[in-house]
Amino acid sequence: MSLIRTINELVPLSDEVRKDVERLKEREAYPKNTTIVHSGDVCRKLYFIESGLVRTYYLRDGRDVTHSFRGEREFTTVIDGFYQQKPTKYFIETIEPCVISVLSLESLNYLFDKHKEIERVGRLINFNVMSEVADHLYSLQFQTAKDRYNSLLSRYPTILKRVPLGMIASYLGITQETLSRIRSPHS
Amino acid sequence: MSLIRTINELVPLSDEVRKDVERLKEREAYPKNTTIVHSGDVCRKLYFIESGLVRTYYLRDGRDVTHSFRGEREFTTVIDGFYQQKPTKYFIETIEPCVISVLSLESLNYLFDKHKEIERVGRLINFNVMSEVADHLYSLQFQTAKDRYNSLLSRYPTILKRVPLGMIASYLGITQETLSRIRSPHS
DNA sequence: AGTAAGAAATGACAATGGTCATTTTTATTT
DNA sequence: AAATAAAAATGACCATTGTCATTTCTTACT
Repeated sequence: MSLIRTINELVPLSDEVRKDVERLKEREAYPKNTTIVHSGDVCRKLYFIESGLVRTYYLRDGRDVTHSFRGEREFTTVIDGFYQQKPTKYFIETIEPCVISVLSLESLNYLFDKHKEIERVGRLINFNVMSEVADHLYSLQFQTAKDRYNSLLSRYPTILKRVPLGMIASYLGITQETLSRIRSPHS
Repeated sequence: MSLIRTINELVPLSDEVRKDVERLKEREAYPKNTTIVHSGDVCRKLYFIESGLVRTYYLRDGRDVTHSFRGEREFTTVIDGFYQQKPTKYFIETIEPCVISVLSLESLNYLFDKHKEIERVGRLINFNVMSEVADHLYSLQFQTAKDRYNSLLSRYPTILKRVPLGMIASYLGITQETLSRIRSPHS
């Protein structure tokens, strides 16, 4: 229901469309620390997180670097290979137990073809994802690590209690030690 | 014609839609080094570059930092305020004389409402922009400056002849001096 | 509650990349 | 073609951040 409700906030849906989405959507549950997409996989699913927290990361010579966090009522998938159906560079893992609604690419394409409203939903979701990524890029290009840390906190106020610092540090583009220093009261 | 042709490659258009787009599109020409969007402006236009080269940048305590380059057959607008119609943080300037096709947000919204095909075009363009930005973010997060430099060159092979190094360096997230050292044969 | 394991903080040192100044190269104008 | 201006390269020095090692703090488990 929450997926429908979220979509409905973007574009009001007729009953017919709503039923079609409901019919095609699947539901998955994962325990904590489960890798749901592996680097090299061709990911065929768009994930909508009903509850829990998920992290996308990249392995750069042995170290993992966080690409993004996604929580309740947010979408996620592999940004570099979902629509094109090519192997991704990223991993996606749960950081907390998750309940996730899933739409396959085939279902999506069917919905896009059939319903103009869903075409619009797709446009708006793509736009929102683009804005997310653009904000992240902006913060990496133009802000200091400390500013980025504060931005992250205001976007996800609970993140400190949910995620170890190292994952946050790599998201910010710094090491855990530097983040630790930024956080310390002496500056 | 080039705008229509580019759109038509994304989604084949009926004559009716084609005429509608043609009717609403405007054409602008700018000389070199013209600022077409200022930071603080509310930008009401989507630009399609027919010929020339354009740069988006951000002023960070007095220094300008390149956010992106866009050339022939590419779209550009302010990524942070076009759809929401809020003041942008960015500047857009021509680096070469440009001929640009323009669609206003009102025209776009009209086209989105009226034609399902254009809704799809919007979805696909948003996706393409998202992919661009995601690639850029990826390169900043996960690649070395040298790798980023090489990626940029393979994407825009002619860029070195068209843009001063300083603008490229800031795009890569380094200073002009460091870029100069990266380029030198000794490493 | 006590212990062990994991996470975070801190210190010392090194390396990378930035800043500023200067020189060399390339492009532009008359 | 010479003169001037702009861009790029180079060198010396410094600051910021990373690395590695160690200590302190927090959390989970029996």
